[in-house]
Amino acid sequence: MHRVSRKLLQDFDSMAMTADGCIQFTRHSGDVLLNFNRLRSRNILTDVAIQVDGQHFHAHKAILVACSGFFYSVFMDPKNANLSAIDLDPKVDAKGFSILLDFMYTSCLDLKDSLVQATMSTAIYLQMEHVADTCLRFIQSSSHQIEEAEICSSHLSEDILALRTFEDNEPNFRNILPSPLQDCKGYTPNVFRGINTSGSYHVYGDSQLPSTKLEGPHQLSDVPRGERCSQVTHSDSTTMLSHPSFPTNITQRSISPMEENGCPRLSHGFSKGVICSPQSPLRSDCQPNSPTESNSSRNAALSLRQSSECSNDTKARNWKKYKLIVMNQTPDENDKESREGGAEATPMSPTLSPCRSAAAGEAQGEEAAAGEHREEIHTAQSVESCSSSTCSSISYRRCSSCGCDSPQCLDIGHLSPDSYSREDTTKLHSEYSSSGCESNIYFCNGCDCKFTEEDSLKEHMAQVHSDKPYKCDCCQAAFRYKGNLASHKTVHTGAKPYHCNICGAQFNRPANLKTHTRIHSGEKPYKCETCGSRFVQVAHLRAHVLIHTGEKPYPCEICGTHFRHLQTLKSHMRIHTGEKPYHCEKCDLHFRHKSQLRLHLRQKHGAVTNTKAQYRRTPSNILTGLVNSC
DNA sequence: GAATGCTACGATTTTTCA
DNA sequence: TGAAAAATCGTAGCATTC
Repeated sequence: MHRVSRKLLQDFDSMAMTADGCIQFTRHSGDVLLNFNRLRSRNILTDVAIQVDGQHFHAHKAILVACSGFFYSVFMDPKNANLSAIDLDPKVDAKGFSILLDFMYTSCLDLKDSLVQATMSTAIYLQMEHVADTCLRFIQSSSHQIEEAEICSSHLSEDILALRTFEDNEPNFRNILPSPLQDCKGYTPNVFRGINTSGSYHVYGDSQLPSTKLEGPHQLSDVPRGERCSQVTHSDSTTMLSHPSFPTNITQRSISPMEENGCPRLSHGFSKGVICSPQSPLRSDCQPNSPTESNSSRNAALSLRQSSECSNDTKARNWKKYKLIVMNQTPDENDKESREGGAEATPMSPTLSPCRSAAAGEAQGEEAAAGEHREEIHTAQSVESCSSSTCSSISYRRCSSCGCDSPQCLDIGHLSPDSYSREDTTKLHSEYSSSGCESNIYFCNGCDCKFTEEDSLKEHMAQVHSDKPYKCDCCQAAFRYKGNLASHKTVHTGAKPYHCNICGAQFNRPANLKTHTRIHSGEKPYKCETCGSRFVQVAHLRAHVLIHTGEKPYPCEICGTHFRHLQTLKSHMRIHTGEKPYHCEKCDLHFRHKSQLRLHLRQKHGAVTNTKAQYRRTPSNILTGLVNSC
């Protein structure tokens, strides 16, 4: 890699260099999807209306086609080129569809206990097999829902198992399945009959929701596994495949026109939980594979609900979105944030770190076991049921600090500092220690010191491991770094040694002067990628972006009105409080807003206002000031 | 230890709209 | 005309780099 290229990548950490030297923007795809979702939320460029059980949804065909085999089949049909509205089968659950539509645009599947059944059924209906598979695992992991999900899951799991078994027995199974592009003309599933090419597209008739009991020979689960395999025959003529996710028989050629030397160019990236289906986008060359779950979501069944309960801190959420949109945060930052507020924010997640530590000290060799397994298992609260040799050994879970074998000790006592502050860690461990840990010793998590008294540990922590050891003599403000204390002291002195050469403004630090000089130079380094507006400070851009995202994160607790800016909310609150802080001394009138008072002074009293801000903002005023000063 | 960059926040002003 | 929305500017804490 050339030095320039390396420097470029260092400067723009959203890029990566591929083997052929191509610069890859690693977060481009995510940003595009996010922007699509924003467009959907504002109903911009949406080209299809979907009616589900009386509810209407707007979406982009491209997204639907990319995510759903059902929509792929619909919209790739040349006869439906002008289709702008579609009615789904009335049996389709609107809430389930809404969840899946959100998933298409966000990659986040918001599974809820009460809706997981409907979501899974709808996912199968829409031929989103990967989602259906995830729903199934969600149901299976939710013990309290096992019974009610039993019927459907048995059908689906059997089908999946059967197909997986078939895959094992038939190595060319994937090759048998044709590309959806191979013959779109010949495929017109009768589930789509009732097409109104003028606009409305009804899907009804013999479509069968998979959650319902299917009857007849078409149901895969009703056929012995050996016979099921025989239903998919590799021939050079046609293949018949029937499955609950496909309400009707589908006829198609088995030889793909995309074949090269007899082997279709099929993606093998998706091999888990697939209900192979003709016309499925999974088999498309021009269409991405169904988005398999990321590593972080492998415990989706456990974490999805948590992810839906991400941080309620609106401002933090806005900032995350902003960074995603504008700042292109790094994957590491994403991971960090997902740990902080996302699905992996569970306190159990960081146990991976102490587990590693323990294994290194007392179970050499075991650490080399599959890290992927640990990521799946040890980040969840299912360590007890783990069957891996890595963690079935008690030594793996032995606490390296105190020798306690209790998993609770590891869980609460020696968590990674990433998840708990040192104080929290010490407190938690000390609590456990005092409640039965084998060694009744209070450990300092910041060093190797041990104490027999909790108070001694606290005193030690305050003296040695204080996060902010530097305190201001005047105001007792504490700082972590000595330099910051020095900077702070210059602010209580009020010294502003840095002067603007143009307007004479004074500042207490060079950085603030530098920011100020942008006013004069016209430099606005922060650009809104949506509208092109530029700003002097990134904070200004941050506030501006809210216009495009449509977010109004500041709600009035009294009337419920939401505002985009905190200052607007504060100003609004004066309506409820009756506060009118701006007073005209000449006529004893009070005004709620300063702009009202200024307008009043100008109109009634002929006042000429030339505030400091106006002076700064107007170039002519600046020039006038310079001339006057000279 | 100084310099620097990033960031959050407050305050102010102007513009827009009902 | 009042309220809301948006833009503008300054201040200072925090963390890192030089």
